[in-house]
Formats: sequence, C-alpha cells, structure tokens
Amino acid sequence: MIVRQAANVLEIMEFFAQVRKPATLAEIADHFGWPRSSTFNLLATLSEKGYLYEPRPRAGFYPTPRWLAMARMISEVEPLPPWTHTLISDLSAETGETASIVAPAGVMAVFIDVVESQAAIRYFATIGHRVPIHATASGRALLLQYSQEERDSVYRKIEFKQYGPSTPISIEAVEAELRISIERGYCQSFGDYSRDLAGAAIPLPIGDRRLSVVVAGPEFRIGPKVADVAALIARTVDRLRPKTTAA
Amino acid sequence: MIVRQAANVLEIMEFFAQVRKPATLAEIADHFGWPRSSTFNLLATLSEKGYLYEPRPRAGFYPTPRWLAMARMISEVEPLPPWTHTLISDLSAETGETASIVAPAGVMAVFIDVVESQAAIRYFATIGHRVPIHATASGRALLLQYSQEERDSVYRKIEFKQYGPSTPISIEAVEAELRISIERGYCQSFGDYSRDLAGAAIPLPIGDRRLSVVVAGPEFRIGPKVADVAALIARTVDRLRPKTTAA
DNA sequence: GCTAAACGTACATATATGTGAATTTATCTG
DNA sequence: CAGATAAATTCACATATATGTACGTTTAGC
Repeated sequence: MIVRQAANVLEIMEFFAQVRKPATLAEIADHFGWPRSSTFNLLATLSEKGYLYEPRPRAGFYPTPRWLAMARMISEVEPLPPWTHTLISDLSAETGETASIVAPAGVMAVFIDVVESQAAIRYFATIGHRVPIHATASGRALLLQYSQEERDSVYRKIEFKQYGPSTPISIEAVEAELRISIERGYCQSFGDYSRDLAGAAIPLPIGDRRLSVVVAGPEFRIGPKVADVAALIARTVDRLRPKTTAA
Repeated sequence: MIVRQAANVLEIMEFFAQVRKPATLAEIADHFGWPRSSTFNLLATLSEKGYLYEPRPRAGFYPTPRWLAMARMISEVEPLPPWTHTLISDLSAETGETASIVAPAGVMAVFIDVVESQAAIRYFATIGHRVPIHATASGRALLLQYSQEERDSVYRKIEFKQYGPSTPISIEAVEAELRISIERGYCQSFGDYSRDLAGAAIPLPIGDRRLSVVVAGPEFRIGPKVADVAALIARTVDRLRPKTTAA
C-alpha cells in the first residue's frame, strides 16, 4: 500500500527542485490537480515543521534550507569515496553514455550516483531511480556479490515478469545468466528490462558495501561494443581505486 | 489541520539525520511508537519512490543520496550570499552566542542559517526553527521592513498570546516596540517569547529579500551588553556587506 | 539442529482524514 | 474607490486509509 500523503511530500519537493522558484498554493494545487483545501493542509504542515517558508510576502512558498541541512547530515555518513564519482564521470565522458553507481534495495537496485550522457538519445536515469535487481546488468552485478542463500532469499520475493523478450523469467534463468556473467567477466543486459536499452556492469564492493558500476545506453550504440565498454569499466576501476587496503 | 503522514516523512528523515545509521522497520516502529504495519507502508512508499534503500542486506533502511541531490537543486536557487554566513560565524565567535539569519513566513519568522554558540548554556536553534514574528527581536527586525499595510495584514492573523511577562499582547504594543526599536537603532527582546532568552537583531535586506540577523543567548549573559552586541552586529554587517550595489 | 522469539508482510475493517462547498480575505479593473 | 474576481481558509461529512490481527520467514538461543 502506498501512503498517499507521504508520496505527496516527495512530489512537492520534486516540484520545487524542478521549477526552482517559489510557488503559491493555487499554482501547486493546479499543477498536481489537488483540491485547494488539501494542498492548504499539506503546505501548512510542511510550513509548521519548518520546511517551507515565504521568501517574499505573497510570492508563495519555497523550501527552507532545512532540507539541505538534513540531507547533508544524512549523507555525511559513509559517503561514497570521491573516486567513485570520478569513475562514472570518466566512463561517461569516454563512452558518451550514462554511467552510474548502483546499490541493492530488496528486489530492486537503486541508482545512488549518476553521470548522464550528453547525447540527444540517451539513457535517462536519476539518483534514486530503481530497477529490478534480476533483470538488469547493474542488478546482476550486485547479485554476484551475494551468497547462494542470500540470493535464494531475494528470489523468493521476486515477481518474475516478462518485461521484454530477453527478460529472465525464472530463478534458473537468472542463475544461468549469473554463471555466464562470471565466465564472461562482466554483466550485460539487452533490453531485459527496458526496451532498446543495453548496459554493461561489474561488481564494485567497497568496504562491506555491495555496489556496482554500470554504463548504459541505447542498444544500437552500446550493442556492438559491450565487451569494449566492459573492459573500459574494469580498467578505469583499476586505475582509480586506491591500491592500499581492500576498500 | 496537520497532515499526519506528511509529518511522519519529516520525522523519519530527522530520525536518520540524528542516528546517522541504517535502521530496521522494527527499530523505526518502536522508536516512534508506530504500528509495524503502518511503518511498513511508509517505508515501502519511501523506498518505492527511491528515497530509501538497504545499504547492506538485512541491516535496515537508509536514505538514498536522492535527498541530497534534491536539496541541492532547491538550494542552488538564490542561495544566501556567502558573506552572510561569515557574518553569523564572526558574530558567534566574537560574542560566544548563537547567531542566525532569519526570514519571514507569515506570522512566523524562520531561521534560515544558524551558527550555534559553543557555550554549555546556549540558545539552541536549528535551521528551520520558527518563532512568532511579533514577539522576537529577529521577527520585529523583519516587520520593520514591511509597509504599514503589510504589517496590518500580518497583525490580523496573529493570535496574541502571553508567552512571558514582556510579550506584546496587542497590535499597539507591537507597533510601539517597533517605534522604540527605530529610535534605539536595533530590535531587542527579553524573554518576550522564550523564558530567559534575550536577543538583539537588525534588519538585513538583501536584494528584494527581507531578512534579519540576530544574536541571542541567555538573558544573564546578553542582558548587560545588548547595546554592545547590537553595535557589533551593525559594524560587522558594514564590514562584510559588499559596498557596490544596494544588494 | 531444533525451538522459540523476533521480524516482516498481507488484508479486512473501523475510523481518522481528505475534500467539496461555503466563507472570508485579498487583489484587480474600470 | 467601488464592485468584481480570485485566492486563501474553515468546516462537516463521506470515504479513502491506518491499523489490529494473523501468517510466513528469518534469526538467535540452547
């Protein structure tokens, strides 16, 4: 069950992140098609809690810097080491595609850092974007770091859907793909989840965190050179990852 | 009316900002005294929207960097000029008290930047903290920048409460205090809103934004030297504010 | 290696909550 | 400066929603 008003808070924040200027109650209500009275209650709640204010009289609401302060506190804990961002920047620059760092979230994989391609036709992904862990290159690169028991536990919760012609629709299919990935030396996906989308990924354990790096883009561009892309990822990781400890 | 589930989202985030480590469903439910099923729904919603993930298997949830990404987008718009933070840092250092930048939010004043005192006994304020605009030094420094009509419009919405012995409990009382403040050259408050708390504030218009700076601390420390503190604020603003344009 | 306790998940139901309509307040227009 | 128009706010009621209860799964203790 989705908690509507919780989702609405997130939507309001995303709205402000997009328009980047104060908005009045009416504007917000109209934008979302929400009743004014409900919008009023929501804005009042956010204001009362100190997350919204009125920068100029009658010019509407805008989030207070409190969001930033809180987000900073939260993200200061175990931030990704800086070289991982360099990693995906470099990968994106060299391949011209979108590169991301991915982490597990139950049966899904979450993008926790993204550098987007500059190409007109590109894989559009943002931080927080989620994809099925078993039906994507990045997700399978995470699964490779699990023990058999942990994988089984995940499998039990997966609802196998045929997202595309090549989607693995059984535990065996996924396990088979994982075995092939190990031999191949990297994970790949050709429209397993999103149509026309192809990607190459490799595991990226950092400390005790299980992450992965992925480069993804339109099938027609990535397709012919997956192996090259995968090799590039591996080389770039080798180059950037600090040699000292295992971390 | 307060939207409970909207408030809960904020509480969860504040919780993570405090504990700074992943938490399981059970921990969160117990912490807030929420039913597990409700907590489950909330966490599921936040996860589905890409704001929560599971950094390590079975170690619970933690916010994704998406919060940070969004907060950054939002705060990049018209950030406070850097000298305002220097301003309150310097003020806090020199006075040993808490210094803040304050903005209006209807009948309230919101702290939008804070540098806390290092003293054991100190004014504890955080970004997002709200106080009544008419019953605080910082708030009245905002009101001084309003036209008479704008002030009247605010007054109509104020619920005058006797927070302390010196709280102004009528429009006339507030207006009188404002007139005195103009003569005096700064705004002050001695427990008008919070017991034992005293502060000195001056208006700080930046561009078309109406802000104020305030230095506040325990009455026994600030009391004897309000005038000095106020003078220091004025001098420091003069020193730091760029001379060029009016902004 | 087994048992018990803790944890996570699903669902039906009573109730807390969102909302349409009415009221008040602010803004625009001639 | 009215009168009109639009926005913000309030409130009572129907309904969408939070939660008690029950079930399956995982972890910890012995």
